[in-house]
Amino acid sequence: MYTIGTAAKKTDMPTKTIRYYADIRLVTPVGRSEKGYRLYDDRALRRLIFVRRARAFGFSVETCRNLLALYSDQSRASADVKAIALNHLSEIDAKLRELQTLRDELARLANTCAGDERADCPILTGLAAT
Amino acid sequence: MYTIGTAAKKTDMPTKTIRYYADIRLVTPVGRSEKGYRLYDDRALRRLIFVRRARAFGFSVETCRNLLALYSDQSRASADVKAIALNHLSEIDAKLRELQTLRDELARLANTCAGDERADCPILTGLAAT
DNA sequence: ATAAAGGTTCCAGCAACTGGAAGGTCAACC
DNA sequence: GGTTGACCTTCCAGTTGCTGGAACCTTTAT
Repeated sequence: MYTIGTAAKKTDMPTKTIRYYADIRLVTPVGRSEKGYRLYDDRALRRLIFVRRARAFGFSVETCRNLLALYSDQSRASADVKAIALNHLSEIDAKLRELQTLRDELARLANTCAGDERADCPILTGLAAT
Repeated sequence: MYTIGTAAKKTDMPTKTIRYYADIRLVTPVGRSEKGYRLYDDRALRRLIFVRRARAFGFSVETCRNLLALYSDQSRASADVKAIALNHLSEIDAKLRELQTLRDELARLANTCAGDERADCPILTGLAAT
């Protein structure tokens, strides 16, 4: 059994985050010590790491909750997990396309600007244009 | 002089947003009517549209404030504007790379999963792996 | 006269934490 | 045994950029 600081070290997460996950009942400690300290075991740590990685993949906390449920459900169908993953993938793809378009437009705008001491600036006029 | 609703229509922004920008002193109305209604003129509308477009490019509200200052500063150097734009561009590029990496990893993970009724799921084990 | 549409302020909430204050606990050192 | 410092607790506020809603006033149209 580990207190929150040890759990933090072992999972490489801030204690604040672990406490937050306990608050929102995403990953709850397995119990409390006599004096009220949160206690985690290795299984709980695995769940924390699972969430950390899923979050790093950009899954929302609520989606993490679903993934976590599937993670500990031995009778799950892998299709359910895959559906979540593919759905998230398409969201990422959409965001990528959007960001790429933005990037290109901004690059084009920046390119047209001399970038000297003169006041004339196509970036500003470009932003002002309707 | 336009009240906020008219300004909203002309700039294609929600009144809430315009009011918010007034609150944070980003784009302030040129004055108030006798009864306290915010009043905007064409110059103010141009500033609102400027901000709307800069926000669409992903500039933060604080950066918009700087851009706006440069926008109305006739003695600005275009280099200053370009520096902000290029800086933002490199941030977008960084985010793009990050997102692309993420996307590829997630795609790889999803690809290895059969997606049938069996419980065996490489996505979950991939997320659990340290 | 009244109802609809538009304006005002202020307060709460979203996501996912993060920082800080006030206070209890525990281990070590002198 | 006292004290320091590290660690734990709870609770409250702040972050970003709005958005929704309540309670209330004004303007416009019927």
